[in-house]
Amino acid sequence: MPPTKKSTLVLVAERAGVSIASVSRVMNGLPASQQVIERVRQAADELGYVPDATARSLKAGKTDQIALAVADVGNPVYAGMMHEISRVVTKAGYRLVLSSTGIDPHVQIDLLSSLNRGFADGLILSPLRFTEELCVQLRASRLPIVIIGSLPAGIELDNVRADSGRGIALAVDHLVEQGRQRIAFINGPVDTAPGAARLNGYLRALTEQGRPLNADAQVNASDFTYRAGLKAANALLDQTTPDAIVCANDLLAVAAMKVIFKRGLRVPDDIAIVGMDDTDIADLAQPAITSVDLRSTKRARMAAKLLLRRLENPQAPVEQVVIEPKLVVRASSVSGCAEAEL
Amino acid sequence: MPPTKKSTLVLVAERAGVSIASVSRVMNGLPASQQVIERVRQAADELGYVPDATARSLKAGKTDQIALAVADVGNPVYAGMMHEISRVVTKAGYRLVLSSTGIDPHVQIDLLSSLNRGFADGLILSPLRFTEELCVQLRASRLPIVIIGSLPAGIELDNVRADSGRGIALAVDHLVEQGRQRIAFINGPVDTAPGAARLNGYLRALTEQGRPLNADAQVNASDFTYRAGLKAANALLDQTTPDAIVCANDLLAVAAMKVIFKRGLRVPDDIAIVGMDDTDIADLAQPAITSVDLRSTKRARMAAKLLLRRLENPQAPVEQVVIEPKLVVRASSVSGCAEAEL
DNA sequence: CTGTTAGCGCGTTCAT
DNA sequence: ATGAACGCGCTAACAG
Repeated sequence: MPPTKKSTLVLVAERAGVSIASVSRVMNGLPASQQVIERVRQAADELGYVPDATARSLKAGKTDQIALAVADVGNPVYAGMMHEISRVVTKAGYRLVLSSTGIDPHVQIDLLSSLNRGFADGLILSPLRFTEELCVQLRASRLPIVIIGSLPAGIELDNVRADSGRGIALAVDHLVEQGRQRIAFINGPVDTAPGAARLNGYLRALTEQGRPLNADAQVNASDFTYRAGLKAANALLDQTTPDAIVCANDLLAVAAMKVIFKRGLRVPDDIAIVGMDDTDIADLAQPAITSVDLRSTKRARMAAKLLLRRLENPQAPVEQVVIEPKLVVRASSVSGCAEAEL
Repeated sequence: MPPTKKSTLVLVAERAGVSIASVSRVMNGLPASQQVIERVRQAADELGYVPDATARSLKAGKTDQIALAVADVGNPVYAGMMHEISRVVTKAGYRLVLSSTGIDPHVQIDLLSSLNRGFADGLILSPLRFTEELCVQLRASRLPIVIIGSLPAGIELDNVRADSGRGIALAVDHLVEQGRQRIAFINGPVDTAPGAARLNGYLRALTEQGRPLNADAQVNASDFTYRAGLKAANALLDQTTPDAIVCANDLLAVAAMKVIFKRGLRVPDDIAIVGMDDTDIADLAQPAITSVDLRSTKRARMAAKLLLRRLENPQAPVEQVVIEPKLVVRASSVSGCAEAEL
């Protein structure tokens, strides 16, 4: 169905009876005589001419594209961050190129060498695992990179992260205040950056509260997903009987709640639940789930702004931002409140 | 932190003591003598050379990028589709460029003219509303476009859509079978393509069942989101007392359920709920929500494949696929089943 | 098998 | 104010 062939600067110039330079000027709003402007505009309209983005990129040395790589587009947290980043960079005149990297670090390494081929002007990356090879590639990149999440020592990149260990502590302290005695923990894979940080936070918080560390009270889901959460929760409840469960994210939390109901137990009466990320899921759930707000949209926005800043000024000093988590209390962790909520 | 400046074919050629053509050939695996291969490889390694994507695109006349435009990245349905499309096109060697267009059709029009500037080789578009101007632009595009969703008459583009009107009918019929008498309907904006189709399906299904059409039993959320759903559900229950509610998507359904609980009513005993899209949300909810599966990932996959097909063969005949919906029954619509589920 | 050359479409000096 | 010519980095066609 293509109405006409693609037209170029040369064709417009011929039709308007001027030089290609004049056409270029008119298209870019540079000074020209009224007469030339009109003839060019008309010729361009008639031919349906639009400047070619690729040629312009080659000339300008920039693509006006920003790459975003996240582990799992299906996770509401990442979806929300993507939305926010898309908003910010679009407003600044950039397009967003998406990579769903999954868990495999090798995909991210490929992405980094692609980036050096210059398909985008910069990258926002949120890696789950840092392999040695990934770190090498990160250091070797010539293009601006902003990391969302913790950064291993020795890597000097702009980055913005939440103190998720502290977030877990907020959850544990809250549950202790609520009089809960046996506070269990459903984590994701512990060999990931967030998994490690959250485990650390759990152990430290329990210790600071003077509580014993019970190995039976901890399980690791194979993944930060709902399905993995169902298995993990079943495993946990098979081996112990907690009166509270802290979960490493909202997906795991809602899975835990589901399993609890299936076993004829009640939330929060028998078991209190706290999730993490404060996504819509936590609010949608019945009862609504108390969750640690890791400020994902704020982190996303700051990451985008950090990248835009460095794009403008590549020499800017490295900036590392830590965002403080905040506990959002809902019915799933407060006895006597669930009914009121209903 | 950039270790060295960016290097080009010329630099590598100088260092290896060969011509740029030879370097190009080696990089592309074309025949060359063993000696040249080695020298080029070494020089390239030492300089950290990687071919420039933009220059290659200009030469090849293609960007290896596919654009995807959806209304709302925050909606789990779209997130899932995005995931699937990303999977398919990545495997075919394309990158995915994301546009979150929101509701405003003008953003999509801008996108189409951008597309004609050639920043991507093709586009997958899922528009909510078709304005006249959008249709004009769609027809005028030189690049392949695949539409997800219904298409207005007179537009000949590859497209794949679900029969959502039929989906609503499945829901209504199911509720009638369950003995429900007053089947209400929470729709999204009725001036959108999906909103119109679903309203149509609701009215027809009720008529075919010989039920009266009651204006009080229908409300339109201002948006297909959870928050809009809360308002709509409250409005509905303020003006009538249904014993079943069909919702235009899962977000609206879970919102309705939340409101029902807040009012001290039970699901499904007092009011049965059916959602649409069969996202994880439906399964996560408590009780789990019966939902019409519109095969979103299948639609996404087919859309991606249609686009890839046309990219390979621009002359291929236009293909329009309609996917049949399927009802997934869960606890929210079957009396006496909710407890069993618990 | 290898080097030279001509564009891909555009922005941008230089002259005029 | 305008036009001619060059180069961004790469690939492909043509010589040799």
